[in-house]
Parts: sequence; structure tokens; C-alpha cells
Amino acid sequence: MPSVEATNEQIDLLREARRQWEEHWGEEPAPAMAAVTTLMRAQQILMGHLNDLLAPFDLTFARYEVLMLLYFTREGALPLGKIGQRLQVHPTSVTSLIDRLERDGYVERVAHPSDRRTTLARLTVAGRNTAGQATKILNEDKFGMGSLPPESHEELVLLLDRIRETGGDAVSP
Amino acid sequence: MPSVEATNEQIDLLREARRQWEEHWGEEPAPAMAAVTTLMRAQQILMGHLNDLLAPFDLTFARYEVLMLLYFTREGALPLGKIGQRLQVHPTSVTSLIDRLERDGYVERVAHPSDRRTTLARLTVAGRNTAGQATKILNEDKFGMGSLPPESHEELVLLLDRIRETGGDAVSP
DNA sequence: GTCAGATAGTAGGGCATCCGAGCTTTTCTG
DNA sequence: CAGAAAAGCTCGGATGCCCTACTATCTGAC
Repeated sequence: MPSVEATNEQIDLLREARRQWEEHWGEEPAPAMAAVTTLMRAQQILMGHLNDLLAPFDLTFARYEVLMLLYFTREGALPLGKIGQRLQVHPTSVTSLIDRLERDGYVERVAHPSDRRTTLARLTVAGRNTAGQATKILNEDKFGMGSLPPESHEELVLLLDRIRETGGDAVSP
Repeated sequence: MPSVEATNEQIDLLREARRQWEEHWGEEPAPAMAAVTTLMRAQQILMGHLNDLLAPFDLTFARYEVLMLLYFTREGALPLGKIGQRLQVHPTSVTSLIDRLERDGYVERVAHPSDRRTTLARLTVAGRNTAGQATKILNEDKFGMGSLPPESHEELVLLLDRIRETGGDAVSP
């Protein structure tokens, strides 16, 4: 899922949008609108970059997150529902993600020992190896955040955590 | 496209991931990883919230952006390709977005006066009215950014612009 | 103990996004 | 000016995300 090629237009369209906003609706709502559009665009760029880095492993960032969640779990196995809760994605999305991870041999579905409703996703050896290698690549690339110093990363987290709170995410201080 | 219901777990899973990261790979890559995961989650929450606000208009945020781009354009019409460049989405995505906007009567495809390869998307009266109403709702809601003061919006933009630059976005100072 | 309600996972449908391929039309080159 | 190259749009396929059912299973109330 590579990102769209850079068009490098001379004017910055997000700044232009903000100018229009102030012109039509005044100064008050413009900062929020600018922040949102900038956030969306930054996310799009980052996601594209990360997916480019992960493509050699036949992974996307969504599937990488599942792998890492299992990687950090004792036994390397978790019920599908638990995965959805942890990553905050819909149960049907988890089914789909696990389908593809299983297809590529990174996880396998295992029956729950006591609850026959539950299916466990268990990391395979290949999955664990790939997770480690992919993480090495991402860490070396600083997750595409190399243009910002570590202090800025902290700033960013503090600001974005406020947004996360409004979505019901538990953000303990 | 409503967001996932809040599960309100006691521990913050993103902070937990960061702790694991520091434990396994040291302090160095952790801030970048934390910033990226937090950004992804904040975007997901914001997008879900905005889509909830726009659902009564039969709009998604992606389609709303198209509408506003045309809204700010003289004549209210633009070639599909131009829309893709401005919003930084793939040409095939533009086709899909315009398909749905046209289905709902918000835009219509018009032949380009001189270039027969080109198709223009032109805002209809209904599209213009809906764009205005939707904007009123979003502005009143501060685009879901009410938890942050305007100064923080500016901070956020400055930080995220650095990320945008790495993606080839023109960010003039 | 039995049956209603909650839980776990999946199938099917819709939207957004990308890519590659293909068609038409325009522009450029020799 | 004719053919090659580029540009503009769309189609089909893939991934990810959501929602609404639906089935199977478990739990709890009576």
C-alpha cells in the first residue's frame, strides 16, 4: 500500500484551505479545521511509508500490530476478540486480519482449551521471526518520524492523548 | 462509519506497548513508536467522530473534503485529476468518490469544454447547500478537537507539518 | 435442569484506498 | 504529418475498516 507519489505543488493546499476557512467562517473554527486536516494528511503519509517498509515482509501496519501484540503476549496466543479490544478494531476486522496472517503462515488458529466458542490466534515460529525482523527495520527508520527530534515525539503524544481521551481511550497520567 | 465503542480498559494499551518497546529494544526507538501509534489511534478516533457527524448528510469525511474543494473553487467545478492532486488521493479513489457524490446528487460530471479526455466534477445546488450545512455542524463541533485549546491546535500543526514534509507535501513556512 | 440472554467468531455488504491494466485523447517528436 | 509518448479517466482486484445478521456456545436465573 505505497503512498501517493509526491506532487510537490508550490502552494501548500492545507494552508490554502485554512485561509479560505478564515475568509468564510472567521478565525474561530480555523485552527481546529487546520489541525484535523493536517493530522489526517500526516497519518496518510506515515501509514503509506510504514506499509512500504513492511511490504517486503508481506505485512501491512495493521497486520504488523497484530503480530506485535502476540509477540508481547505470554504463549504468543490470544483470543481473536481480545485482539480486537486491544487494538481497538472491530471483531470482523480481526477475522480478516487473522485470515491473511494465517494465509502467510505467521499465525495459526487454535482451539481454546476450555471455551469452544473462542478461537486463539497463535504466533508461529515464522511469525515471530518476521515480527522481529520487521521491527528492526521500523526501529532503524524511527517509524518514519526521523524528521522530528525525540522531544517532539513526546510533545506529540501529549497533544494526541487529549484527542484519544475524547474517544474513550484510557489515557492514564 | 461510527467509531468503535469505547472499551475503557483500565490500562492504556499504547503506554503499555511503549513500556514493552523500551524493555525489548531500549529507550531510543520508543518515542517514535509511541508517537506513531498514538497518531494512528487519534486519527482513527477523529475520523470516526467526523463520520458520525457527517452521516446525516450522507457524507463521509473523504466526500466532504471533495465537496469543500469544489465549494472554494471558482465555478464550483474541477477536473477529476485535479481533485486527486489537491487532496492527495489516487485517481481511482477520485472516480469512486465522485461516483458516490454524483449518486447522491451533490456533484455532476460535465465534459471539459476543450479537452475531451477530461471530466469535470461540478457542484450542484444541493451539493453547495449540503456543504454549507455540514460545515456549520463541523465548525460548531470544532471538528472534534474541543478537548484541545486553539494554541494546541497550532502546536499540533507545526509538529505534523514536519511529518508532511517528509511525504513530499509542500509546507511553505 | 432448562431456557433466555450474553459472548465469540464469521459471512455478506458498503466505503475508502491503493495498484496495475486498458481505453481515449492530446501532445510531443522526428 | 505520422507515430510515439504522455495524460485523463475507469475497471477489476486487493486490503482495511465498519455494520448488520447469523450460528455456536456458555452463563445465569428460575
